[in-house]
Amino acid sequence: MARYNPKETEPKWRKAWADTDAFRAVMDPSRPKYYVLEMFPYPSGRLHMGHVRNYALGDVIARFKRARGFSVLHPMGWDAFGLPAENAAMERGVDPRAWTYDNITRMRSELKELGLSIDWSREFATCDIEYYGKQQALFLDLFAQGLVYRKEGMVNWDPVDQTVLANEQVVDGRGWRSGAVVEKRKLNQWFLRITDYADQLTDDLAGLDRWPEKVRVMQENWIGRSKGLKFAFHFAGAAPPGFEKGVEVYTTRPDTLYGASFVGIAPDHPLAEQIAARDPKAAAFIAECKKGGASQAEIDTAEKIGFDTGLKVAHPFDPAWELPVWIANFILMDYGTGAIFACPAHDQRDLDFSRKYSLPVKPVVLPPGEDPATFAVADEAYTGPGTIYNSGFLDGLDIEAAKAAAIARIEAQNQGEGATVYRLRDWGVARQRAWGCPIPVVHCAKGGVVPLPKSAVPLALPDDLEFGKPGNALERHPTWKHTTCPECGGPATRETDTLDTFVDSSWYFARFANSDAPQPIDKAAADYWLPVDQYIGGIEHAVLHLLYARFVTKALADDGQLSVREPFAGLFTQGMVTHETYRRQSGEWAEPREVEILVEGKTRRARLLENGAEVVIGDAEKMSKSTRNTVAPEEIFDVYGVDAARLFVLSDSPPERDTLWSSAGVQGAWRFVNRVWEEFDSQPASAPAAGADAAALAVRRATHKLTKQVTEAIDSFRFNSGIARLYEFLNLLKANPAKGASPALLAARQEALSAFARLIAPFTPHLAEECWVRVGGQGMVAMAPWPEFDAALTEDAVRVLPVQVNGKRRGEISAPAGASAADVEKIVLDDPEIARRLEGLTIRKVIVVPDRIVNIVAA
RNA sequence: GCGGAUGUGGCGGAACUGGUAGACGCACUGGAUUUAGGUUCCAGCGCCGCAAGGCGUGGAGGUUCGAGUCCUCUCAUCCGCACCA
Repeated sequence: MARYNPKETEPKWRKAWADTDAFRAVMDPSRPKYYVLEMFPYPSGRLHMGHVRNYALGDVIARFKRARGFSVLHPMGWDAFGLPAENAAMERGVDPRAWTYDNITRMRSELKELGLSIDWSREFATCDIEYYGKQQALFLDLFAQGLVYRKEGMVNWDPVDQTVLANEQVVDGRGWRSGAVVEKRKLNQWFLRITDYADQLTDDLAGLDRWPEKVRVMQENWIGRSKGLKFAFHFAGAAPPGFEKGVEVYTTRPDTLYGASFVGIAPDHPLAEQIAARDPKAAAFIAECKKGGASQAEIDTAEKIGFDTGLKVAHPFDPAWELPVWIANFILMDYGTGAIFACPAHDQRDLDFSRKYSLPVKPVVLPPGEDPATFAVADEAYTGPGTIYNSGFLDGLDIEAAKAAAIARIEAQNQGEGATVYRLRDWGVARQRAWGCPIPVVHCAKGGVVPLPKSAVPLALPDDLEFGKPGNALERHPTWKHTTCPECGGPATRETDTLDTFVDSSWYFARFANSDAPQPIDKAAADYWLPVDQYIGGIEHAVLHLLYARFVTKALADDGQLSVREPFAGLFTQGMVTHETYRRQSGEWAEPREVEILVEGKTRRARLLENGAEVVIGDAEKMSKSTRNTVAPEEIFDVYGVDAARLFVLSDSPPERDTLWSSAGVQGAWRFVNRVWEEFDSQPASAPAAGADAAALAVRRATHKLTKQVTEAIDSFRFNSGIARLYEFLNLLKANPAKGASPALLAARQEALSAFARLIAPFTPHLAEECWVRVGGQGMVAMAPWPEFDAALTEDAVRVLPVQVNGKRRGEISAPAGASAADVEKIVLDDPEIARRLEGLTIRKVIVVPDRIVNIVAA
C-alpha cells in the first residue's frame, strides 16, 4: 500500500482536465446555466493564501453546479492596469507592460496549479488592447448617452509624485507612496453621472436578496438618499448682490420650521466668500475654519464655531420674524445646498452651537406624555416622535403630517419645493497616470472637447513611454498627444488622462460571456450567461467596485447592450486568511518559517530556529508583507499537495469569517487526504453484492444521509460543516473495514466510496479523480453527475429518544421511527431505569415530541 | 453618534423550524507499533467532584414541559459610515 503521492497525481489530473477541455463553458439552451465568478486578481506577481481561499471557494461552487447538471461559466482574468506597475517602473526602471505580463505569466501558472475548474480560453487582462480598446468604445457610448461630462472638481493632489491620488490612496492625509501631505486641488476632471442612477441604485438593492445585508446597507448609506425640503430664505432688507432670491437651504425637518433659531451657511458658501471679500474679520474666521484637519479625530473633537454676518432673513411663515445668518464650521458646502436653517431644540449640532452663542432654543415637538407648559430642552436635543406645538398652523399635527403641511405651504408660496438629496457624488474617473486606459477624446484648438469616432478606437498606449520620473508619462511623451481634430481636421491634443481602474472592472464580467467578440459585449452571449449567479470576493469592495459595476450595468442596459439591470444576483464576501504574528526582541517581525513553537501544557512559546532566541507570539492578523506573517502557497503545495491546502482553507472556518492558518491545521487536512486514499486502496476491485446485514444497512443509511448533508452544506455555503460530515463518514468507514467484511458490507462500501469520491470532488478534485478510478467510475469525476440520495434511507428506522424528567436528561429509550406519542409514552413508562427516576414522584404530564424527545413533568 | 455583525471547551468551530450543547478538526494526556521519529494506530479530553451528582453557550431577568436558539435590559469586541442638516 503506497502512500498517496500528490506530486504525481495532481499534475496528472490537471493535464487530463486540460487535454479534454473539461471546463469549457458552452451555451447550452437545454440546461440551466450557472455563472460563478471570483473577483479577478491584480497581477501583483505572487499568489497568496487569500487568493487560494477565494478561488477555492468559487471552485467548490463551480464543480458542484457542474455535477448537478448546470452549464457552468467559471472564467478568469486580470485587473492589470494601475499604480503598482508604474511604481515598479519608477523604482526599478522596468517597463510596466513587461512587468505586468511577467507577473501574469507567473500567477497564471500558480493559479493553474490550484486545479481550478476554469475555462481558460476566455482569459484576458484589462491592459490587453483587445480589452481596453473595447472599453474605449463603451466610453464613447456612455458619452453619447450623456453620462460623461467634464467639470472642475476637487481632487487629492500629491505634490511630490505630481499626480492625482484616489481617495483610498490617501492615508491620514498623506500620499501612500511619497508620504507627502496631500493637497486639495481644483482640476478639470472627467465624471460619470452615477448620480443619475442614485434612485435605481438604492431601490434595486431591495431585490438583491442573495447579497449580504451588510453590503446592501453600506451601499444605501453611501448613496445616502434623504427626502426633505429645499427652499429659499428671503433677506430682510437689501439682499446681497447675487442673492436677490434669498439663500437656499435644505432640511429633512420642515416640521420644525417654527423652532428656527438662525440660518447657517458653510464657510466656503458663495455668500460667505462674498462677505469675506469685504470683511476681514469674516475672512479670518473662514481661514480659521479651513485650518482644521479632516481626520477622524479632529472632526470628533472639533468645536463648533460661528461668525455672525449681521445679515437677517425673514421666516417663511412669518415675514416679521427675522433670523440671523451665521457662518458655521460644521456646515458642509458639498451636501444639500451648503446652507441650513437651525432648529436647536431638535438637532444636537444646532443645540451645541446655539448654547455656545446664546441663540434661542424653542421646542416645537412635544414628546408623548409631556406637559407643553413645562417641557424644555437642556443639553440634549429631542429627536423622537411627538406632537407639533408652538407652531402656528402646524400645531397638533404629528411629525410626518407636519412635514407634508410645511412643504405644501412653502410650495404654495413659491418659495421652494420638496426635494430628494443624495450623499453620492458623480464618479471622477480621470487619472493622471499613463498605465491605464486612455480616454478617447481630443481637445480641439477650436472646438473644445471632441470625442473620437468609433473608427478611431482602439486608441493604443504608446510603446515608448518613459517612466523614470514622477508625473504622467503620457503627458510628457514627445508625440503621442499631438494630433488633429476628427471633426474639423485642425490641430488638437489628445486627452492624456486615463480611466480609473475601477472602470476596467465595472464590465469585465460581461466581457467574459464572449471574450473574443468584436464588439465590447456579445449581446446573445451576455443574455445567456448574465447575471453572474454567484460572485465571490472581499468585503473591501462593498461600495466602490460593487457600486460602480451596478451603475455601469444599468447604463449599458439603458443603452441596449445588456438585458440585465443588476450584474450580480448572488454575492458572497469571504473572510481573510490570518496567521499569528511573531516579534523578535529587537522589535522586528519574524516569519512563521523562521520560528518553532514550543508547547508546555496550555502555554505556547516561540523561538527562532536559527539561534533559539525567544520571540513573542502576537495576535493573528491578516497575512501581509508588513507583519511578515505570510505562508507561501507554493511551499505548502510542495509539501502537502494542492488538495490538502484547498481542504484546509475550506474546512477550518465558515467562509464568510476570517480563517486562521496554522501548519498543524494543514497537516490535519493532509492526514485526511491520506486516510481517504487508504480507504479506497483497501477496497477490493470487485465486490459481489449478496444479502444484507446490519452493518451494510448502517453504511448505506450513512451514505445517503451524507449525500443529503453535503449537498445542503454546499448549497448554503457551509463548506466547513460539509467537510466535517465527510470526516465523520470516513471514520464510519474505518469502523466497517473491507478486511473481513461480509459481501453485503463490501457492496455497501462500494456504493459509499462511489458517492464519497464525488462528494469530495469539489474540495479535493485531484484526490477525487484518483479515488474515482479506484472505484471503477466512468470517465472523470469532474464530469460525473452528483450522487442522488434516497430520502427513505436518510432516516433511521429506530430512533433513540432522550428522556427528560423535569427538563433534565435521565435516560433514553428506543422507539420505531414515527411511533405515536401514546406508543412512545408506554415504552417510556415501562422502562425500569425511568421508573427508578420517577420513584416517589407524581407524573403531571408527559410531553412526547415524536422522533425527538420525551419530557416527563413530575413532582 | 448612526448602522451592521459577533460573543459556545485550551483553540477553530458544530447544533435544520426551541428538543441529548460541544459534532468535526487542532492542541493536549495515556497506551501500542517502530532502531528512531515531527509516522501510524487505540483510548481519554467542558468545569467541579472519588463517586452519586451538580454547574455550564458574555451578564441579568423573562416566556416555555423544555432556551445557545424566542423576548427585555445590559456588557464586551470587531467592521462600516459620519458635524449628511
